[in-house]
Amino acid sequence: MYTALFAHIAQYVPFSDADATLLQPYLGHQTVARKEHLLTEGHVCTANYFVRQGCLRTYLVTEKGTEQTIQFGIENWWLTDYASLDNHLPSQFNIQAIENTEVVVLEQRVQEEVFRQLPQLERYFRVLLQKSAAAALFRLKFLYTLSGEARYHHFNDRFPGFVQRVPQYMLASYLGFTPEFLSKIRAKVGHR
Amino acid sequence: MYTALFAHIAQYVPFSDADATLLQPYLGHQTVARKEHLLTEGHVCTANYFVRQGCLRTYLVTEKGTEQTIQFGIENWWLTDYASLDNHLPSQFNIQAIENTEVVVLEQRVQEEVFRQLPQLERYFRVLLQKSAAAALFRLKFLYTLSGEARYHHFNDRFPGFVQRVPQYMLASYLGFTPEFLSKIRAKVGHR
DNA sequence: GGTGTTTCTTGAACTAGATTAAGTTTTCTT
DNA sequence: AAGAAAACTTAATCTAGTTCAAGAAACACC
Repeated sequence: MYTALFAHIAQYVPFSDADATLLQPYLGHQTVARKEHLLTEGHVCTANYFVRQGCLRTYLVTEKGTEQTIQFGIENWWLTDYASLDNHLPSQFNIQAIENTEVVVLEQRVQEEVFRQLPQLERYFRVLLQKSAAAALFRLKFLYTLSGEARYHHFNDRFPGFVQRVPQYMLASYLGFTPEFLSKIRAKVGHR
Repeated sequence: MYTALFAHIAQYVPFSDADATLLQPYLGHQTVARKEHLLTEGHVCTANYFVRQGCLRTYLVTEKGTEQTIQFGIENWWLTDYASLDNHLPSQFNIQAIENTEVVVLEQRVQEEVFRQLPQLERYFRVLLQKSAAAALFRLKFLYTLSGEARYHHFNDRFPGFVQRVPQYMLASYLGFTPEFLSKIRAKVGHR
C-alpha cells in the first residue's frame, strides 16, 4: 500500500522500518477515478497528495470559462496547493485525475505531529521543494524563451510517452497554446 | 550585521541568541555594487543569498543575445539557483544586483554542518520553500491567464513602488513583453 | 450496436504583441 | 560641464498564435 512512498522517502533521508511503522497510521490512501477531483477551487485544500500510480493535473478555470492546465503530477510526485493548504484559504486551483489514479494522502491536520515524531521528514520535504524550485526556474526559462512550437518539440523529446498519455487539449493548455495550434504543429511533422 | 536574517528565522522557527551565536560563524556577508554579479551562467552556484538590503535579479541570456529577467529578489528574500547549487552543475542563470545591495551568504559547503547543528533550519527552509512553491503556482496563473497589459497593471497595483525601483526594460522582461510595449501601455494611462 | 458527447482537425480571418528603426531623454563617466 | 552610453519613447510593419466555425474521428454509455 505505502511501499512506493516509503521507498521514495528512503531515497532522501534515513528511514527505517520502524519509521515506516510510525508514519503509516497518519497516512491515508485514496483511489481517484478518471476526471474525479481531489481539490475543487473555492474549497480549502486539506492534504498533500503523493501519486502512487496514475496521473493528476492542477488546473484553473479562466474568466472566459476555459480550463488552463498548470501542471501534471505522475508517479512519485507530491501535488498540492500550498497557498490554500498552509493558510486555510479557498483554493484558486483544481486537482483532477486524468486517468484512474491512486494517491497516498497526508492530511494537513496531522502534518505537525508527523514532523514531531519523524523530524527527518522536514528534510525530505525541503529537498523535494528545492528540486521543485529548480524546476520552476527552468519552467519560466522554457515559457519565456521558446516559441510555442519549440516548446512542443522540447517537451515531446523530454517526455516521449506523455503525448499519448494525456489528452491533447490538456497538453496544449499546459504548453501555453490552443488545441487548434497543437493540431497544426503535429500535422507539420506527421503526428509525432 | 546579521540581525535581519536572525529576525527572519525567528519568525518561523525557535531561534535563540545562542542559536544565532552558533550560526554566525557559518555566514558570510557581501556588498554587491550595482550591476555586479553574484552568479554568472556557466559557473557553479556555490551559495544561497539572503538580501539584507537592496535588490537582485535572476536573468538569463537568450540565444538571440537578449536578457530575460526571470525573477527579482528584495529585502528578506533568499535567492539562488538550486539546480546548480545542489547538483554542482554550471548554472544557466545569472544573479545580478540592480542597485547597491548587501547580502548574507550561506555557502553550500557549510550547509550540511549548519543543518546538523541547527536542525530547526531544515524547517525554516522548508516553510520558505512552500511559500515559494505557492508563489510559483500563482506566477503561472498570472502568465497564462492575463494579457501583457493586464499583467503590468496587476503588478503595479500589487507592488506600486517597484516600478520606480527597477529599470523599465527589466520590468518589461520580467512581465513577459518588450520595453516598446511597456512604453505603449504607460503612455495609454499617463505614465502611472 | 446505436446514440450522444468529447476530442481532434482544418482553414479563413483576426489580433496582441514583436520587430525594426530612429529620435529623445536620462544617466554615467571623465 | 561635456560627451558617451544607456534607457525610454514613438510609429510603421510584421507575425506567431488566436478565434471562429464546422466537420471528422474517437470515446463513453446504455
